[in-house]
Amino acid sequence: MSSDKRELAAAFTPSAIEGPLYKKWLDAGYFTADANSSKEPFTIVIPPPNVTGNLHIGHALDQTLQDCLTRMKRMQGFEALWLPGMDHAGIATQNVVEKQLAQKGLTRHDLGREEFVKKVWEWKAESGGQILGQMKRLGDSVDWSREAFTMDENLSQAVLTIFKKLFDQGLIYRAERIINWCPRCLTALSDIEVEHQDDAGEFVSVRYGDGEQSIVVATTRAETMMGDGAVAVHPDDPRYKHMIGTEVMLPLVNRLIPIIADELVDPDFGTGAVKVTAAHDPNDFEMAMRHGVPFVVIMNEHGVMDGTGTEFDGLDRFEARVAVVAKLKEMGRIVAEKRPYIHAVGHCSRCDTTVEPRLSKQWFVKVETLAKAAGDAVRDGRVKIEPEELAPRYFDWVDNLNDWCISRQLWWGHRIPVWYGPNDEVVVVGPGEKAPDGYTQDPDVLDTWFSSALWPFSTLGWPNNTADVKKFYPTSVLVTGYDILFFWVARMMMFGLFAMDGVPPFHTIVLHGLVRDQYGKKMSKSRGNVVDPLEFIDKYGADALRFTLARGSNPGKDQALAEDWIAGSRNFATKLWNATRFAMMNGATVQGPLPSTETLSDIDKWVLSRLSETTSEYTALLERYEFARACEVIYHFAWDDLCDWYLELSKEAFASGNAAASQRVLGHVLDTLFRLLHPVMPFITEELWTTFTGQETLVIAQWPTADSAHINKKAETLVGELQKVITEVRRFRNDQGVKPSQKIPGRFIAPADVSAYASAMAFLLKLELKDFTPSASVEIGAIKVELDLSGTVDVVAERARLEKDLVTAQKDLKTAEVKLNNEGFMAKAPAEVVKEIKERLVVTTGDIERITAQLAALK
RNA sequence: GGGUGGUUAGCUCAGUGGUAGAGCGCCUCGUUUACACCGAGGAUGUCGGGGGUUCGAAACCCUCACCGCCCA
Repeated sequence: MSSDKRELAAAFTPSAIEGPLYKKWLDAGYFTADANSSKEPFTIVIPPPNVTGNLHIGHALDQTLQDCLTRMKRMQGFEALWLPGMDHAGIATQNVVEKQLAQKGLTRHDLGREEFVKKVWEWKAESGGQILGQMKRLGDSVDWSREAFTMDENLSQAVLTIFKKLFDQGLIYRAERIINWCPRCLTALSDIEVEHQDDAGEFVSVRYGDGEQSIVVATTRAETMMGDGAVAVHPDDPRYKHMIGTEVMLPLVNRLIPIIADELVDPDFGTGAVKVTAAHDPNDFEMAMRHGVPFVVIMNEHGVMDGTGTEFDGLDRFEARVAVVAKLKEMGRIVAEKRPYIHAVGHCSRCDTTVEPRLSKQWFVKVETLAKAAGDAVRDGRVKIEPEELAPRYFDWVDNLNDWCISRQLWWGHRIPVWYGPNDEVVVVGPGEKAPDGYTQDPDVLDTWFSSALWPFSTLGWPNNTADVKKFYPTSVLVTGYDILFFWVARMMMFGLFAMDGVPPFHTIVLHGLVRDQYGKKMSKSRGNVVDPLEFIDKYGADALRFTLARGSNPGKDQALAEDWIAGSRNFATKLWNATRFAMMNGATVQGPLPSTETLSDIDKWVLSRLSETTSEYTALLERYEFARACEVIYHFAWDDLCDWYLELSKEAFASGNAAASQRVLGHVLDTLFRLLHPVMPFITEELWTTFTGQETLVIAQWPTADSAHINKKAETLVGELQKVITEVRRFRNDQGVKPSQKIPGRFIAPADVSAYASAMAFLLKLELKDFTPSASVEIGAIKVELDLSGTVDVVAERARLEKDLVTAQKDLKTAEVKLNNEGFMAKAPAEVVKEIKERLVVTTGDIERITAQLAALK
């Protein structure tokens, strides 16, 4: 313990303290969790940013919230582990490296698989993971000793282990299906990697067949008609019933195709007859399976027409559409056209290319039982979703899930551990196993989200039964944006429950919203409204950015962000800095015990009471993940209660040199405030606290608990009175045009408990307490403040003020009277409400009398 | 098409039955022994429209309009 305090610089410069403090924390190892500790664990695994990524404002929000929780729990005495790491981000990363190759005129095929993957690793070592350094700027208290990467050796073992386990239980299978195919990335995509957009297309009605034996089908994809295997109608459609079972001639390729009946056809859509292109549409695929319709492939992997034996071969699918329609028009087969026709079209979430449904042999996870378990864990309360309003969205998804296509035709990722024998034998090779001689491995890799789904335990060392797994699994809280609820959260639930014998990967899922621009618009490069968190950190400090983001984070809700808001948070930091300087100048201290309550002034009692209330309210809000409200509470305590009132009301006492108790109280308040604020604003609180107390660090200091003995409603009421008196007199001075610095004679005619603080009030109000002849007065309820304006009162201003007050009071009186004269109200309203209204009636009646008398006296 | 969230001060948003709030912005005054990144004072709302429930509705119910998101 040291009572020698260092000095605080006159101005707060975030950049001067942040780097050194973070280094100090790392050197001290405060963030390194101990698996052998006897403390109760608190675990968060970071949503791993893409290795290609930079810290964007969404990460800053996500990580601020996680750091808040981690730091609070650490101070509360938990063995806190916040585990950092990165995701290998299959397609995204491969695209980055391919782009670099393209600049040299090369493709990955020029290098070959092995060389290419080596190149990606090199890139990863050089420029991947910039975000890790950026996380340090933000102040993240992550345990760097446990940093993980989804392609790490151990995490890859986890992938092999779970793949084999799923396969052995029949939950992974290979099948030929219609999958989402990106003709640019040349890979399969899962359903959620497809984004639906409303595109302007065309809707054309084409006559198949001739004369009696003809039928008109409506389609948005005329170019695929060469792959048609049938025409389908609804079985009960009277228009077509007679044609079911017959055949029509398919134009362009002159092939006879059957007319089939299927419930899936909506008779009200288009002409009620649809073409069935089994190899190029998922719905058509389903119907084709039911009716034995042949699969006719007419496009290659690039989305180029191929194998139709027509003039259209070699045309891109979109060129082909135009050409086919033109040709049909020429043939007189276009019955109707609608253009533009706005409809939902799938796009690759990575490159925005229009997705092509493609018949292809891929690996799938059979999700039914896994998804059921994932849903049940939330349904039966083992896992909570915060805010719970978002739970239905989760159920909706896990309860209606299609099998998950997990193979990707990429080179960067976990290679599928399946080997094929010479006679198409299939062997899954688990960890430490070897494929038989002569077998070849499947060339594909797994969907990135396959390994991400293992993150909460693969990062802890699973499948080995490590001390970390034992200590830190299941994790406590998962904090992430609602936008990856499906991509990631649901899959971690499925795999976690499966791999960990039914133990879900986390207790609570905390979902936050997206950061938007100051007008609430989505940030995007094309809009040009993207902001860079690092610029803000440079300009305003990490604490200011963090506080702004936390303060804007209402559960599950998006937040708007403007530079002005961050400047406001910086101002708050500066305010704390200056208040601490002031406190130190005036002898605030943490030395010795807090004086007993009886010896304290009402002002001291009041601030301790407010501190106690704030402590419990703030802690409870943070524990409920109500970051915005928590920040609001602490902000107003610090700025309003502490700076605007307590420090001001104490100035006179400090100036008088007789304030030992207040010095200790103020020291306690600051000490507590810094502890409370530390999770949100770690840098400035650390700097202020260590300087002020002379102690080593806040990071592992104890979290404050509210002292209920400090709650003092009497002191709160009294200080409330003082505040009212001060505000009213200030207003009077202002209305009367008295300069703020001008001292005027004044005196308080008030009950003893208020009069006791006459000198404190006089100090603030620039009143001289001396004998004088009053020329004006201000009345606040039963309290009267007499003043000498040494001249005439500005009667016009004063009348205006009083008349305005009178109108307000009369309005309030009327409201109260109406209520009290209402029989229904008197009969049914709760007694306490009636009592309150009655009191209001008395008060407003008194106010009106007082104001009326003052107005009369002004004449 | 099916869900779902929203509509409150100029802007961004809190507020789940008892006299409408915050931050920023705006107006006036101010070099008062922390802070002009500040202080003091002030202005600003038929709480989207309509109907209902209730003694009492921004809040609960119905309905309409508009905006957004998710899924197909």
